[in-house]
Amino acid sequence: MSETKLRYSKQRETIYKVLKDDCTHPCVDDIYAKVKQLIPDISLGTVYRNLNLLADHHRITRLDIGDGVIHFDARIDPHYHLICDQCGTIQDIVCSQAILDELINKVNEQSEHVIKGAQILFHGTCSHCFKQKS
Amino acid sequence: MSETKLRYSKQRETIYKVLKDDCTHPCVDDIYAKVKQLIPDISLGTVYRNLNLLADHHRITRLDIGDGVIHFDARIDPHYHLICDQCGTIQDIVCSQAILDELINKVNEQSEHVIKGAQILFHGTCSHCFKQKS
DNA sequence: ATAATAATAGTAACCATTATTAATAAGGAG
DNA sequence: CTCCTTATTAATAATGGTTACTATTATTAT
Repeated sequence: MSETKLRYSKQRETIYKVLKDDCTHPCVDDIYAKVKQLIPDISLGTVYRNLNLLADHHRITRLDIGDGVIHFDARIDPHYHLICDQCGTIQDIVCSQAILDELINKVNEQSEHVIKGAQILFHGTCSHCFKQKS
Repeated sequence: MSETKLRYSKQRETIYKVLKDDCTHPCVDDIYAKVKQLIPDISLGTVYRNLNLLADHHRITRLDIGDGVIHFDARIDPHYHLICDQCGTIQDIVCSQAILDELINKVNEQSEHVIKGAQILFHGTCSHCFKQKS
């Protein structure tokens, strides 16, 4: 949305740093709690505004898994996610573009629509939980 | 959730009928507006409660496309959706299970996790809009 | 420094959804 | 059919995540 250049702010860079060091795909409240330890009087609205600004400027990505809150991810390279049915965590899924292109090509053959991309949310068991079961 | 048998109600069956005759994947407000023409004094809470009851009893399905509202669909057979980047409508995508299985198998080969299924939201141009462009 | 303006903290507003409550309707049992 | 229990309802208050507003402060170029 906002395409104006961002001016530096300690709050925004702290928010970005906290997110970059967190691989759990935290939601706003998680990030707010962590940033508050570094900047005790930061406002919740500042966290919301800056996460949205960072996402609009493609420095981070939004992740909606349908649980009623938006999650954020400092990884901006194309990747997908798995929600573990055992522990509920969100795990990164690396997946070659070729596999995705094949899916899209095949689905395009079966419909009149012109599909260009897909948003995929995998569900299953994460490696950590799977190892514990066996 | 609620696994008790549902008692008949005119409101619930009207809500179901309205949804079944609507292929636009309406949200609660859309459904509320249509049902209100048939039952003028129906309450918004009744629409919410019954859509959730119908979904819990697998007579309809919920659809979250990340636009801040929940959409509903009377189709309960496995299928996917496309959001048109031109007109914004949600279109049904029929797709053989084999294609999906192939995707999941290939992604499983590339990760330590055990993927069992996937929730896919396609984006592209719907057939109607694509024909108009050419 | 100064001026221009973006960013902030604090808080109120917003909006989709859920919960509460008192009244009503459904559907058995006697 | 009538009573009784319980689901359902309409109306509305409450909730929770998110965004908007406002006075003040911080950043950046001059």
